[in-house]
Amino acid sequence: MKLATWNVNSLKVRLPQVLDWLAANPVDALCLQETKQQDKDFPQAEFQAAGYHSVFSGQKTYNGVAILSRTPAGDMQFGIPDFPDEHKRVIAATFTSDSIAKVKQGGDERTTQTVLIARPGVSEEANAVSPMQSDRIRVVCVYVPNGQSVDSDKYRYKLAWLAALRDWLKQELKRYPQLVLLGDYNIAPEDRDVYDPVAWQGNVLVSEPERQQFRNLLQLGLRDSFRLFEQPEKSYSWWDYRMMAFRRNLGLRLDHILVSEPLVAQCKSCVIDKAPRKLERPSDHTPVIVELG
DNA sequence: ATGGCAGGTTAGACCTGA
Repeated sequence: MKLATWNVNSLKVRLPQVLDWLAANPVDALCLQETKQQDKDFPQAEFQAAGYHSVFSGQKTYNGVAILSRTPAGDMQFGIPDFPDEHKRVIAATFTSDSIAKVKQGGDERTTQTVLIARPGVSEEANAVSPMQSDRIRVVCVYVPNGQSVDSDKYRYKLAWLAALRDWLKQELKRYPQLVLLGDYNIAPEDRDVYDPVAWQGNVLVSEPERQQFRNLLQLGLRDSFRLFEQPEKSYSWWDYRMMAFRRNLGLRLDHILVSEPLVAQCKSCVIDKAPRKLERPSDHTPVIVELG
C-alpha cells in the first residue's frame, strides 16, 4: 500500500500535473493541501475518470485539503473536533488495503472473513484495537498553519492548532491504532531539514516551540517515516520560488508522513519525489510517498 | 538589510504563502 502527500498550491493550476503524477505513480491514496478551491469546483469527475475516489474540504482563495483514493473513504472527519476553525485544513478517513480487499472478495480465507465481518456485541473501540483488524488504516491529511512570523497572531494560532491536533490524535489513535498522518506540517523538525540553519534560526517554520509541537506528535507514538530509512543529505520537500532556490537546492523539509508504531514494521520506504518540482509552473512543494508492506 | 516568485481576488494593488 502506497500513500502520498502533496501541497499543490492551487489545484486549479496543478490539476494536469496531479493527473499525470497519479498515472505515473498509482498510489492507493494521495493527500492534497492548498487546493484553494471551493467544494463546488472540486474536479471530482476528472479524478474519478482516473480511477480515484475523492473526499475534499475546500474554501475560496486559501487552504483546502482532499484525499484521493483507489478504494472509497469511510468514517470521514472534517476539521479537528471541538476546535472551531474557519480554515479548511483537515480530513481524516479510513481505508482498507487493496490486497486484503481481494482476499475478502475471494471469500475462501475463513479467518480473514471472520475479522472483516462486524462482530455483534463488540464495541467499535474493541474492534479497532483488535490485532486482527490489520487491514484498516486511518489516514489523516493536514495542512498546518504557516504562522507567518513568530511575533504574529498567526503564529499563536499555529501553536494552538497543533496542540488541538495532538489532543485529538491521542484519542484517534485509541480508535485507530494503524494511523498515518500526512501533510504539509510547515515545520522543519531538525536543522538537517534546513538548507541554512544558521540563517533560519528562530524563524517561523524552524522555531523551537514549533519543533516541540512536532516532537509532541512523535510522543503520541508516531514515527517520521522518512527518518526510518537512510536518506540523501540535504533532502527537502519545499523550495522558494525565488532566488532559483530549487536549482540551488535551498529548501526545507516541511512535508511529512508520520506512521503509528503498529505500522513501523510494515513501512518499506519513504521517498521525496522531486520530479514535479522540475516541471513548468510547479508547486513550490513536491510529493512525499510512503510504502507500507 | 531588503526582496526576489506565484496564486487568488477581481480588474489595482494587496494578501498570503514559507
